[in-house]
Amino acid sequence: MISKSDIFHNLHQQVRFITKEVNELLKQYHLYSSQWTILYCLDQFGPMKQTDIWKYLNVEAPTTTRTLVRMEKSNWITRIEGSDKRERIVQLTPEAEERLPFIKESIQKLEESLLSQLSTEEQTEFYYLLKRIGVKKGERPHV
Amino acid sequence: MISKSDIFHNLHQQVRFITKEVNELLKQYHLYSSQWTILYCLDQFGPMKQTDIWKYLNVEAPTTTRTLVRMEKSNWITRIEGSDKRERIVQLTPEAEERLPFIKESIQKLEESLLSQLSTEEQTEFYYLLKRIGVKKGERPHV
DNA sequence: TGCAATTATTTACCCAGGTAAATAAAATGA
DNA sequence: TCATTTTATTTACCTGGGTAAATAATTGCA
Repeated sequence: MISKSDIFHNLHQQVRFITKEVNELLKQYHLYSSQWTILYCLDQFGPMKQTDIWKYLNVEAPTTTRTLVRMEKSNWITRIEGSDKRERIVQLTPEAEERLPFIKESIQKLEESLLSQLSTEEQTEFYYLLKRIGVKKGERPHV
Repeated sequence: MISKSDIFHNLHQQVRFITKEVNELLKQYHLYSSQWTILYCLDQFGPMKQTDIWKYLNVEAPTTTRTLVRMEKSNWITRIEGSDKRERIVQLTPEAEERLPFIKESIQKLEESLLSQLSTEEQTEFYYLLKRIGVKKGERPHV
């Protein structure tokens, strides 16, 4: 019988380990994991309002502000004023667009290697078990 | 078919969600999640060298130093010099010993509630699937 | 119209993870 | 013995998560 503490302990550890691997890989592109998450998001959806980004990623607004400021400094994104002057619209720079395919491929390979010991069925199984953690009876999942 | 990116994205989100819940619970004890992890460790094994702690928890030494300094300030632990004058031995204060059972019970209840949607078998299944992530062929798990 | 409430973003400040480099003590070995 | 290497810890600094409170612009409504 596996103790519940062990499960949470390992969950925490695995996420730290994975983040470390991703950061190691991204080092060659002068990128960090959370910056990559935002690039991926912009690649998928095109230009987005800041609010759309942090709501989609499920993080707080100040966290996103900070990361975006760094990404603007390193020329991954630009932020332009929206018609509503409160909002800022975030978009990829041409340089980012250019580099994105290579980064995407690197990440994809890493993800494949990290999951290589699980079959497709096991990956699906894992995904749904994961999703059910933290969900109370009759409650909608928070993700 | 679940995309691998989705799996990692959700893994990250779930861990953030769980940590948030734990921190929320621990607020009443003026504790934080990583401090609790160390208390739990000391409760299990008794007084430990700092090195033993960070090796066991699989984090870097400076991270542990910082957390221990905070815990010393808030009177959860003391650090005494070992016979080897380089090392510091960490132990619970009497106050910590006193409060520990109540905190343990609170955490246990939270963990039960977080896992309430999974049967014991599913928890075991989840644990072993989790463990196999990041393990390359013929390699020993890193946790 | 004009004031109050809401919304988007930012600022300031926590905790928690990481790396690189500095110290200080102990162990090693020529 | 004593210089070198190793080990334990710390310091300084980075990213990335959080909260609370401050701005600034927009919306709503009497």
